Parts: sequence; C-alpha cells; structure tokens
Amino acid sequence: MNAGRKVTTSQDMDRLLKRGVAEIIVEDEMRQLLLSGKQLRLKEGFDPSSPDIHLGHVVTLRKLRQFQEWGHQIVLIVADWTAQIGDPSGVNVTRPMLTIEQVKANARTYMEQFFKVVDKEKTEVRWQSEWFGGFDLGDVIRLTSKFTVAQFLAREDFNKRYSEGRPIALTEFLYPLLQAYDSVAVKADVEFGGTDQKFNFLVGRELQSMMGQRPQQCFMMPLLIGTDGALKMSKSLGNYIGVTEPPDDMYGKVMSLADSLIMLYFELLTDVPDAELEEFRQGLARETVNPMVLKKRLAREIVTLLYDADLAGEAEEHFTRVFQQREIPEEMPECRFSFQEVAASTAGSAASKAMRKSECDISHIIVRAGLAKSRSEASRLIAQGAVSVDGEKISASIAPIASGSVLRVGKRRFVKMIDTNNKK
RNA sequence: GGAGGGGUGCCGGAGUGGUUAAUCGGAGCAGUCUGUAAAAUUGCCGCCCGAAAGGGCUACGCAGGUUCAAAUCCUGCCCCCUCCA
Repeated sequence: MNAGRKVTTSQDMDRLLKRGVAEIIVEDEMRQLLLSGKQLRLKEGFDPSSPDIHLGHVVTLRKLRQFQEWGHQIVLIVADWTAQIGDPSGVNVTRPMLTIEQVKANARTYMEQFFKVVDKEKTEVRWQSEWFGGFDLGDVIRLTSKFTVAQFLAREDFNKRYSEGRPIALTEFLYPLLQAYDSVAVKADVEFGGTDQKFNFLVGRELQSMMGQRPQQCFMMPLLIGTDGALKMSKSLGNYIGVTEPPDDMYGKVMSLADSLIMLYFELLTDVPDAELEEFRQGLARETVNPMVLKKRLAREIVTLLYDADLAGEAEEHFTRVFQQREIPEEMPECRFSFQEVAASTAGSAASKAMRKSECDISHIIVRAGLAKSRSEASRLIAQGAVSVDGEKISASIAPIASGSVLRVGKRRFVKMIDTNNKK
C-alpha cells in the first residue's frame, strides 16, 4: 500500500499544508502523520440538503485531490442523517428538516459531481445510514451522555442565539454529535471542511479519543464567498456557481464576480503558482492591470478544471462575442412551436384581426420559451425595453416574427424561434 | 402546569374597519452607464384577459361569522417563540 505514495519534500509539504489553507489542528501532528508514510484516511462529509455541488465544495475537494495524488485515501460521507437535521453551522436560524426521500434524491446526484474533481478509484463513499441506520435509543443516549450543554453552548452560533433569546432546536445539538461519530465510524485520520466546521471537527476529536481512537486532525479551508460578493457560497443563498453548469454559464458567472474576490478564487480554485498570484496582487493594487483581464484568466482556469481547455476556450470566445462585442451567440437554444397555434390563442380578440399573418404575441412566446415565469412578467419585460427580435427592440407585445427569428430577453438570454408548421 | 408574545407577499418587517395588490428595507429582474465588476441612476417586482385604456381573479396561519365594506372586529381551531416551574 505504500507503493503509490510519493516521497514528500518539504516544498511539496508546504504547498499541501499552506496554499489556501485556513487552519490545521494540530499542524505539527499533521506533518508527522504525513512523514510517517502511513496511508491516511481523509474524511469529508457532504450534506445532501440540496442536489448540487458548487465551487464552494470544490475548494476542499481539490485539496483532497492533492492528498489523493500522494496516495492517501479519501472517505466521502453522504450525510443522509444529518441532512435531515439541517446544519446550523454559521447560520443563525433553525434550518428546516428534510425528509429521507428528499435527502436520498439529492444524494444520488452528488456522486458524479464529486468525481469531476476527485479520483473515483481512490475514493471510498460511505453513507451515514450505514451506521446510524442501526442505531437505537440506547445508542443515542450513550452518545449524548458524553457531552454537556455548556460545551455545546460554547459554539459561537449557538451561544449567540441563546443569548439573544432565539430558538435552538434540540436536534441541532445532535448535528455535531452525529458528525463526530462519523469520524469514529470511518476511523478518520483527518477531517476536511470549511472554517465553519471547526466546532464539529473538534467534537469529532474528542469523541474519537473517548472511544479509544487517535483524534483526527482538523483541516480547514477558508469559506468561498459567493457571487454576491459578501456571503459564503451556498445553495440556499442562491449565490453559487454549480459544477454542472454549462461552460458558458460558468464562465459568465465568474466574470460577474466582484473584483475583490479575484485573488481568493485564484488561490482556492486554481493551480496558478504563488509567484504569479503575487504579481496579480500587485498589479491590482497598483492598478496596472485591468481586473477584467485577470478575471478572464480565472474563468478560463475554472472552466478548464471542471471541463477542459477546449471548452474553456469556447466559453471565452462566446463571452467575448456576446458580452464584449454584443453580438448574437453562434449557438442558442431553440424553441419549437407552431406559430399558427400561438396566433390562434389570441384569436377572437380585436387585436388578432389587426394582426398580420407574420405577427405574433411575443409575450406568449417568452413564457413558452421559459424566459419568464408568467405573461405578466413577460409584458413587464417588454414594457421595459428588455426584449428584442432579430436585434430590433420591441415596444408592443404584438410583433412580426419569422421562423428562425432570434428572440432576446435581457442581456444574456437568447432563443431561436422555429415554426413547426413551416419548416423546410 | 403558569405567564406573555407572535403567525402578513422570496426574506425582514409596517399596517387595527374603507382611498390596501397591501408603507418601508433587503434580495431579485430590467433600462442607462460599464469590464456580465463596483458605484451611480431609473423602472418593475401575485396571476389571468386585453395592443392599450381597463377589467377579472387570488392573497395577510385555517375555518366560520359580523358588516355595504375585514389583513384589520367576533368565535372556534392549528402552529411557532420566550420566560417561570
């Protein structure tokens, strides 16, 4: 088993333990473990309370990948039990509980997303239900008896809520306990996650030592700030970039990031060497480099990471053409429907008589193409001048269209309209 | 077991009989500007019909009731939170 492990130079070690790392508890022990030549079991839990993995998750997954390249064993835990509780970490409100069905459906979509970053062959995937499925009340009581309320109230978010008289659900206290027990169950040597996991990790350490295991090392990465530029990237805040998003969208979302996030993203999500990052940093500080240029590099790196260089190149071309030169993209989704049918849906009204043959009520089409949720919304968009057909801004919802016309809504949404009655 | 507070639109949070599709803030969307950045600024922000003017429907925990008129008053029910024990 030792065969795959590379000799570790102190330079390698520094890169592994420093680049994009917030804190390691206990760093010295971590170094010793790495030097011991033992294959380490590196654990990270994923809470499948939503179906997507985003760049925030990728930060730790990439680090895990690096360890994997050194021959260590990754253990990913699908936290199907704790997901039902709802992780309170860093959130000062009680989370809604999910049903087991929701959790399972979400968890299923996780696997392939993990393996966009980590090596599937060297990854052990475990479900919490493997061990908690057989838990009975006695087990729960034994587990809870090991800690006190005071210990848990030490945790910042609990403490804050408690002192402000806001609710803390009893199940929320269970969350760190279950997560800690996971470490016991898989005999973790190291646990990975964001800095918001510190408390949970430490409970894991304690529990392991209470149960006769060597306490795990806690490996914490900074939290990735989301596209809003302020809060941690998370699904529930809607400020995320999903790993399965199409290359063009992913590229575009990176381009729309606040400038202040550029360096953070470079550090946490790319392999651009530290020396180069330092140049970037200085360039930004002295304003000798346009942040947009760096962001394009960043966007390319990220798309390459999750897809490949070719697709990243294409995404960049698309971006340049559509958003910088304001041209129409070469490819866009098609919306196929019968023009006649749409026209017919307004039949009977005075307007339909005034409508010439080639004209259509665009608001219906916008809804049909999924570019607006309702006709009311579509009408508003038209009224605000956000809608154009073949480059012509339209001001009334009745407008001429032809099969193959390009419908544009807002800056970034395009659809080609194809008449299913009249295609040759 | 006792006392108190509360359930309003995506979120926060006003509103105690009509002029309330509901003040305000945040989020979001769109316009101008631009680097799909920030800042600034303007507009929109329940659904349906209508080219428009306009009209209709649904909505303030649930169900009833009073009233010409209810998010606002009455009755019952459900749910949530805090404190004391």
